[in-house]
Amino acid sequence: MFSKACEYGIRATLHIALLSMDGVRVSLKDIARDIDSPVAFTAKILQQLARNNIIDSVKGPVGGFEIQKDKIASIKLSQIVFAIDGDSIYRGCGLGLKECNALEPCPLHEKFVLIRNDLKEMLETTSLYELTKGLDVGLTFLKR
Amino acid sequence: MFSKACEYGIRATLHIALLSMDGVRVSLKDIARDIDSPVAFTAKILQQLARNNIIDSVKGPVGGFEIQKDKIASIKLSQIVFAIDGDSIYRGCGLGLKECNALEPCPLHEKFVLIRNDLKEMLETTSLYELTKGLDVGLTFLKR
DNA sequence: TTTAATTCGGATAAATTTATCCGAATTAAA
DNA sequence: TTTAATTCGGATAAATTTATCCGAATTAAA
Repeated sequence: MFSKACEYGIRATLHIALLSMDGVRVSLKDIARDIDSPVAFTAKILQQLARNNIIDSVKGPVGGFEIQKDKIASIKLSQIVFAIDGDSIYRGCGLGLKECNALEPCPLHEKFVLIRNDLKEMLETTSLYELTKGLDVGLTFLKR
Repeated sequence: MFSKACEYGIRATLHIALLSMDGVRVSLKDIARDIDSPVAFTAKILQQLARNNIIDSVKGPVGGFEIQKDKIASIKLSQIVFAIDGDSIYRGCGLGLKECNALEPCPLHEKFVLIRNDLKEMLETTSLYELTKGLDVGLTFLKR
């Protein structure tokens, strides 16, 4: 569904959001440990998210990553997915045709758009804050 | 969503099904041309589908691939996807956790299973025959 | 029996994704 | 001013997926 990079990106962002709610900044090393992801690869992904203004990075000792508190409720999963995987989830044809639309569809087109629209809707309406709540009370996990 | 191999697999199978309805057998070369897929790679995929008894292969001149007429209505997309991509679509965690279930879920688990169950349902209820109808009347396409 | 058209199957190669390495730049604290 | 902890960014490497190559096996027709 999502690329590995995107999976790590979502998990990392949720972890940063959770700590940012308490005003705590977290380092790359700690993030990778806490979400069980490869350190250097995670670094690339965080850079990408920082460039897209989804998270903030701070250099130097005591540096790390954080998210502005007032943005946590407004950042949606779709922004992370788009920053890392691009619009492939929205655009591409389910059967891999170069072009595929309602006028000249692949055989699966109609059934496919229904499901993809649900996915799109879910990503666009789910905020970091919403997903953070379960983590906060120990009901959900970013590592297993 | 699906791997490239699976996309080619579905397209090839639908093309074979369409011709098999008229009792016509089709060669690898023709399939690759008609669905615009790489010949040798498509060969591997068709072998896999033949081993899984989804399609029949016939060697020698006048050989090729076909599907028993009476199976076309009962073969579901899910069988093709499972033969090629395995159960990854059904099992894996949306955020890539090694394990993820209702008891110890990732933050996205509940929202994810909803969408994935829709996808599963769609794949399990959509038959080759159903998708063949649009192709037959030129309403849908396997190549663009 | 011979020929030629096809699928089969194993060995590779190319492309993409995932992951690592390491020096440079930054910056807080001693 | 120096030190050390951190992110940044470019160059690679490893793993996986996608794709190609080619001889062997099969088999219908001449």
